[in-house]
Amino acid sequence: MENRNKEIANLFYRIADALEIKGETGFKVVAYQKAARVLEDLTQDVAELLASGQLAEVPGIGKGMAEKIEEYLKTGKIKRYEEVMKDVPEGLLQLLEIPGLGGKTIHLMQKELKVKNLDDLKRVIEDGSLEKLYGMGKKKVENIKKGIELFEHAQERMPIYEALTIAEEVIDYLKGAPGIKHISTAGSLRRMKETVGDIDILAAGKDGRKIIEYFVKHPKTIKILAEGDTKGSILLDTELGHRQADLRIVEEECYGAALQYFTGSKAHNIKLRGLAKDKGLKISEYGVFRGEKKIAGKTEEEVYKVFGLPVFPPEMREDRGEIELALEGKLPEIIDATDIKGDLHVHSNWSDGVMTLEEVADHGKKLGYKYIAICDHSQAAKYAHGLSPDRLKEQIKEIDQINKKLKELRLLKGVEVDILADGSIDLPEGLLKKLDIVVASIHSGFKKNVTERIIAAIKHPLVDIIGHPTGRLISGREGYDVDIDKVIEAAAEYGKILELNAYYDRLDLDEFNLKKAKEKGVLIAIGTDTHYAHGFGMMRFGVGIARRAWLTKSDIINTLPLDKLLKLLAA
DNA sequence: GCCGTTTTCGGCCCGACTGTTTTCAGTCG
Repeated sequence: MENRNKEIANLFYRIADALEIKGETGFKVVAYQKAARVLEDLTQDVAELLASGQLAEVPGIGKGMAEKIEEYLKTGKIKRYEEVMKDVPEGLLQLLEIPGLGGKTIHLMQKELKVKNLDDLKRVIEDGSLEKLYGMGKKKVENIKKGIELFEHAQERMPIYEALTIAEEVIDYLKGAPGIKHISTAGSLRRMKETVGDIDILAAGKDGRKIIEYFVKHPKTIKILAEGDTKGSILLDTELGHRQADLRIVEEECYGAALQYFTGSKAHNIKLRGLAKDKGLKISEYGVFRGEKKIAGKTEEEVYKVFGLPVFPPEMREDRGEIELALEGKLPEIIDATDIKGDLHVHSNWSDGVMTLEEVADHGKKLGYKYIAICDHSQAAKYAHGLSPDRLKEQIKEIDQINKKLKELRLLKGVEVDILADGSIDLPEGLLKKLDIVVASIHSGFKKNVTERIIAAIKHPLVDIIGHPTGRLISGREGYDVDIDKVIEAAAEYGKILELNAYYDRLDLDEFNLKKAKEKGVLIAIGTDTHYAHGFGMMRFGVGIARRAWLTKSDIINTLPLDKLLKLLAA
């Protein structure tokens, strides 16, 4: 069984929402939200923490939360939850998602107008009764109407690849703006979350108005949503649909403070502000202040230095213990893109890729790689022109030929072999022995004994790596019916490697499972799984997620030089 | 509800924007 952290986190989020609508003090709401977030981020099972008596030691989980967690694990219910939900109908919780509408107003509507859901809300807008409420007015109602509109047409979060592609194009364009000094992505985009809500860009410059004017004239703009002196917001017509991009302009003197602030995460910033308060300082997007005097703000380095902290990699800024560790001088040095020496999962036109082996090698050379593993599909993957044993033998010969001509780069002889319905491997052992690297993946039977099959593959003496271990697709597929914790344990036991598939829609293992794998001592291979030249660029997303999981160079096998990598794979 | 090398009670991040209750509350990021 998967652990129940997520279920409990969801209940806590709902309690927080319900309390907000009930008009409970904001600090309780925040406490529940924090506890929920902490549970989501936790790599240990709450049940284990409870059993070992360590639950209340988790920051954000106190006596009250620990009791509720225990109650849920024992009875499947939380009394407090049932209690608050009695007063707050399901339909009201949803209203919190409407931008511009908060707990106070919803509470008022419920109390005075018996509003229970979105339909009720629309009704009291239409019949004018909402406008007559104390504290309401024409403009407020108008804003709520706009909010409903936005809510009903809300875009889903976009994949990091899409957001970054658009952001970089916009940034490139903005470099031509008048008087622009610095420019960067911000928000969850800069923190490399696997999906991103908004495209946030921050820039420094003297004349904000002029820069914004230039920004809104971006050739792909189809609608200007806001255009001010310091902030602009446009809707872009991209190949992937209509997407919003926000730009903020600050003075050069506060660029560092603003970048720190707008990069977040919110939780990371709150913790930092707490530190400031302890020191009698104040920190905002304008800088760090002692009384009226600004003592830092030009660079992020300056801002963090005030607190004796290093500039955290954006990927680590999630309040997952990074600030505490850094204060002790124990912040781990996470992997950097420059540590990557090769790509360990690439397809060629021998199966369903489009590149010839020579083309793969050319791209590898351009990227400065020392090796690329050719891992075409095996015969069971009919849809992908999987290789029969004979064709794989031919491919091995050809790779040997090509390698003779290559100097700085080596093509590794590999395969992405199917794990069959009975857990066996789709190619004979004799042939697998001739390969440098064997990746085994599930490509069919997503619901059939997946855990057992993957563990069988892990036990196979010639399998090195399990490819995309959970099978999830960010844009929509749940993934296999797999107990990933058991897979991680088996990988640890048999000394096998798990893949971080860097393709943006997979990012599998995800950051949480990677963290678990690291804790169990499992090594990770990052592969792009690319089928075409452009896909080599996916490596950055793999590295980004690895950084979010705090993986270091020593956790990832494709940071090794060729000889050491081959030695490891042969062992 | 959580938390404590200034507190076991009394705090809990900061600033902008907006609209309305004309001096501040609600919402957001």
